[in-house]
Amino acid sequence: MLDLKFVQKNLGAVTEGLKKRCKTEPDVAEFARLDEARIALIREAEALKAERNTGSAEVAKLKRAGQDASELMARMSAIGDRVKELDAELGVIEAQEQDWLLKVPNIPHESTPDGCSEEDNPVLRHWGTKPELPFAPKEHWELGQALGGLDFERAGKLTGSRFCVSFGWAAKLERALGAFMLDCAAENGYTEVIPPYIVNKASMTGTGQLPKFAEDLFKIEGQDYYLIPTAEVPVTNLHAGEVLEEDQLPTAYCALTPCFRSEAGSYGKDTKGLIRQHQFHKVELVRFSHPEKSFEDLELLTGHAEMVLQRLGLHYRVIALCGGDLGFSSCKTYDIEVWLPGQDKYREISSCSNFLDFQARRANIRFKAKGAKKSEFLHTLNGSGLAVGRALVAVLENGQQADGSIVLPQALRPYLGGLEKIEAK
RNA sequence: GGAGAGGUAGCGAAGUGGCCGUACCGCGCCCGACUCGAAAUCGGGUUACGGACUAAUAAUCCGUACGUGGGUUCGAAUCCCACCCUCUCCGCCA
Repeated sequence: MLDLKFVQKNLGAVTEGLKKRCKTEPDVAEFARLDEARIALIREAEALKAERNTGSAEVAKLKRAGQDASELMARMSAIGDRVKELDAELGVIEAQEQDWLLKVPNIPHESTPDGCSEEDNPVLRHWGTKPELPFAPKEHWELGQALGGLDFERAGKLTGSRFCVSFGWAAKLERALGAFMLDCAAENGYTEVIPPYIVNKASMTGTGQLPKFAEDLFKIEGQDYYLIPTAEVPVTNLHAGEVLEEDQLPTAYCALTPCFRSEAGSYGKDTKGLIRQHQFHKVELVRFSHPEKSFEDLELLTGHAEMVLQRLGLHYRVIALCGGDLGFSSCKTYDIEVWLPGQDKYREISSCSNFLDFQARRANIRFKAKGAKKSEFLHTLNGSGLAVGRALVAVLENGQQADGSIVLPQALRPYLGGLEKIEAK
């Protein structure tokens, strides 16, 4: 959420800044109208409340002195009625203004490139080289099904489309990937947490999924509970409403959780395989940073995500998201895309973002600088480190051999009892 | 699910219609005194948000907040209603 005071004083700059997103711009005139109305109501109501407070004190005095206060009480009662009306009006206006603020995205950072679609995302760097396979590479679902590890049909029977059952080596490989990624994160100073996979509306609002993107979430029927679409939600909200000490920054957490996404609006996209599922595992890295250090921290965080792919020996590239492709809460995002020979494409496997104080303001996460009188909002960042399901896809497609077997990355073998290769039985 | 107890400042905890959010008391923290320095001791200070006035996120004045949301009242931490959370016991359960 943008700072109300900032929006108040910089309507033009807000409009200008949001143009970079190439989306419908928010109606700042509407905001100005609501804000003026709100302040006018506050002034009127507060003047009356002050009058009522002194009047009520007067009543107490009169009563103690044994004098009649009925006339004053009647007058105060009338003021009370008017205050009630004004407060009700104020409540409506405030809710509208709050709703306006909650639905306006973060302003892209100046270093976020211009552009309106993913075509415009500049490639910043590559790591490794595309593997040259001396045969026609297969897609991961062919490999996975042929080796008896991935079963999409049975998942369809159990639940529906966009789910998968992993058997044997596939289940083990997924577990190995998760454990490996958590160990990498620990090495980089992240504290591992296991948060709830179900959160309430306040948490979803804190990180920005609500109120605008309810249709992307699975909601528990009849309750104020939602399945998390990413560990970002529970982990960022760990410190909601708290004031951290300056020397606690940066605080860094990692979490391996299932993620649940309705994928509304992506009909027909990636309908086969593990790329786009309603449920998948992901290791998420979350950082609570000092405002002066958050851009530095974004580079650090992105490096931590890259390290995982480097150790797995998987070729990837890093791109910067342009304004039009940027997520709602982010001001700057790097995507890491891993090379998939079967698909003959780079596919997103991590997304690393700096949210500045956008989430911190929503979730009320602050820190107090040494010697400072007031606390201030800190900056939150997060990035996948990495998406486990997609990493499994990458391991399969990059490790495939002409005979359909899969050679495993060295780094993963200790997690699989030394196993070097997945072969058909 | 049933019964009971409780939610007040960073922590513990008092207050049960106006003198209590200008919140008893204790701890912690900050400043000062004492000391070569420290501990102990003594003195002072220490909630947040909003409005007005401002160059000011300074001072001052005003308003709001005692789990959350309503209600009663001239006036609510205090009385009433609903909900949430924590703890204890019972039931059920991995």
